[in-house]
Amino acid sequence: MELIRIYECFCDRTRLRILNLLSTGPLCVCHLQGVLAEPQVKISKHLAYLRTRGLVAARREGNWIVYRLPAKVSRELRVNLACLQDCAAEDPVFRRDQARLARLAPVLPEAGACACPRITSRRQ
Amino acid sequence: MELIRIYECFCDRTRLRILNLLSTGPLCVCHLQGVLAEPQVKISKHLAYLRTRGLVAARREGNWIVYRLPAKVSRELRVNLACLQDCAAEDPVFRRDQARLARLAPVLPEAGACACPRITSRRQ
DNA sequence: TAACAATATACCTATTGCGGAATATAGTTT
DNA sequence: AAACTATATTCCGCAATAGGTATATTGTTA
Repeated sequence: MELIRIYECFCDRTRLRILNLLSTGPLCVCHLQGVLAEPQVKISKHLAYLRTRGLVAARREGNWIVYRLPAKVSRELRVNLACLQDCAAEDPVFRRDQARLARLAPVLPEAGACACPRITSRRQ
Repeated sequence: MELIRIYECFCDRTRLRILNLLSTGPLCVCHLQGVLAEPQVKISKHLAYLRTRGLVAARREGNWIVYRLPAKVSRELRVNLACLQDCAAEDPVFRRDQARLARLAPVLPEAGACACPRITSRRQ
């Protein structure tokens, strides 16, 4: 019953917002910070939560760490992520996040370096 | 973000099994006990959990209490229940539950009395 | 009304999750 | 090497959850 693990990951607002953003493509943590506007430690811990449960994958990119949805996902995860996207399309929170992301990162860090604006001031 | 409440309900194995069974139609608690083969208190508490969060509705029917999915559900709940059914169709646990239910209750308690076998011996 | 049957609730305990503050780690730049 | 930047981890306290035991509630039947 892998479903339980999926739904445990799904039942936190911050994690849902992260998954929604990652559905667009890979993102480094600073992008997530910029969009979510939550404390760094909070985001980092939720990313760790998702990582240990296989919902996201991470790779280092110099100073940054780029998170993405895993390349291969189970059928169960795939359909549930699709369902989440379906719901997200109508939810103001998710839509606002997507809009912020588009403004903040017109170019996503597909394979190269992270083009993050320095967000030191927003770090706390 | 009603989604959170839905996923909180979804992230327990017993609750998922209950929702899967109720997707077939209304059921009284003794049917659920017969199929799930879990202690009465456990089932009752999970039903209460689902009830207080609006995922199921209950009506008294003489000595029995019949649970069902609510008549009107939000779009979010509807698509997520559909997604759950999609996943359940391939999961051995859910399939076995459905098979047990079909054997135990060929006639569902649609509107009338609950045709429960006396399951006193199974009560613990 | 007394016994019974079906279900719910109260109480307890252990576990888990969440958030914050402080600190650690690992790369990079000077 | 030292300072810096980005991110992770540790430690803490608190709230929520899960499961069990015992008991209560509500309706039915004798």
